[in-house]
Amino acid sequence: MTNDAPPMNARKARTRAALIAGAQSFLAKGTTNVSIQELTDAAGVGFGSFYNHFSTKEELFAAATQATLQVWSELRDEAVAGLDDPAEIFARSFRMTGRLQRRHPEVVRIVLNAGMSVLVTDEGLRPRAVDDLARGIEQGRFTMPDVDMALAAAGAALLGMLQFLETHPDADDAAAADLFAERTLVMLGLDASEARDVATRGLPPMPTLD
Amino acid sequence: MTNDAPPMNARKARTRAALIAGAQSFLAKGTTNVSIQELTDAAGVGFGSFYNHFSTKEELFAAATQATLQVWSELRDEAVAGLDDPAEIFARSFRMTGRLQRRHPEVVRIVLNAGMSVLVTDEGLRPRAVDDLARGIEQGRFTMPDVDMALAAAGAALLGMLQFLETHPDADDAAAADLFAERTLVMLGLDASEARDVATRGLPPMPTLD
DNA sequence: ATTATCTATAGATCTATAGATAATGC
DNA sequence: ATTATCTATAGATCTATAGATAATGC
Repeated sequence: MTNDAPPMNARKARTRAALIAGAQSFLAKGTTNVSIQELTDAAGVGFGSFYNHFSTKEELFAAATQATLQVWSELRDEAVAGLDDPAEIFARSFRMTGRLQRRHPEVVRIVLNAGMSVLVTDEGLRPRAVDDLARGIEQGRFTMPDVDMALAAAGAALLGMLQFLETHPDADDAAAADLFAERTLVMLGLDASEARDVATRGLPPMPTLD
Repeated sequence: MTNDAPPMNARKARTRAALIAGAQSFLAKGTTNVSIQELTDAAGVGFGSFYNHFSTKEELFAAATQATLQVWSELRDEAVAGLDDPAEIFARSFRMTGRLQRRHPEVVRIVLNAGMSVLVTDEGLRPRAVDDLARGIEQGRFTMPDVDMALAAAGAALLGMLQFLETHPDADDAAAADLFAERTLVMLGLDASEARDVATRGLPPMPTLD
């Protein structure tokens, strides 16, 4: 898949993972103006090791964002496995993402800090969302005039939900996520009762991260 | 208004404005990891002048973002002057912002790069949106259960529209903006025909920036 | 006379690499 | 034997300030 390079031994992979994890903690805080020294310190590795893996910090940050989106995509795939209706697939992944906020706020913060760019850059989530929205439009379930508008609207709504949850730590996450999902379906073109139905169906147990 | 400090003479104000304009061009590109030297070069002022106005570049960038949101808020105020219906006020400022994208993409890029944080940080737009949404909810025109959820949903939808326009330079900006506005009204609780009506009313001529 | 600007620079910080040490693979 | 790690450091870059020059205010 993402495997062009020769296989990496365990030690090297560990160092790389540590660098990425360290970088993610900075991304979650939104402070990317840090030195390579700070990055290697956060990772608990020697300064020089950095250059065995990356040649600039931008490269590391890109890899760290990518890794985050990768994890998120895999969670989504697991959550929607077996479903067929595009509206339900959309609703379920949306609702699961909302529930993720309380369990893994760091992941969500990285997504929030990446902002709208996740809709463009993403190797992981974007194609899935595009595929799902395109099918929904084709079937007449969503009435947005084209996929890209639907993607922008739906992606933005997702970030809005995450922003709300992030800034309202005491809110009922499930209720808020479900309401956002419902309203987003309405925005995409479902009628109100249909949207409510789709956004309140039973959910499988939340898949675990790490 | 934002006037605590003693009045600034014309020359000093000009230097400050140049620094802010320079910083805005970096914000629009999303590259904030630049030296103070680069910032003063972009502003066309001597390096040392920086410290007459700001003590860190973060401070300058904050002022530059703030200034952008300020301009945007003033445009909005001008655009909605005289309106009363919260739904119409919302729709008009939303639609005007979409049209702004083609005329002043730099402004919009700064907003996009600031991302969801404009919903929290903002001294300019946030209170206006909150006020408008609160009145709409009170009057039963919007059915979101609380203002903060409405703010997150509406603010995110706005960013989604801007992201769409930014990435689709050939799309019809007015049509896209109006459709996003309409669907956002539906998300907030208006029924479909009502939303369409509100989002297709005549607009005043676009106010000019600078 | 006062206040802001500019240029120049000392000292701090940061990057990229060299070379020595430790871990892995055969 | 090979490959990755670490520590140390030269050179580059960046920040903060001092002091000299220019603009503004009275």
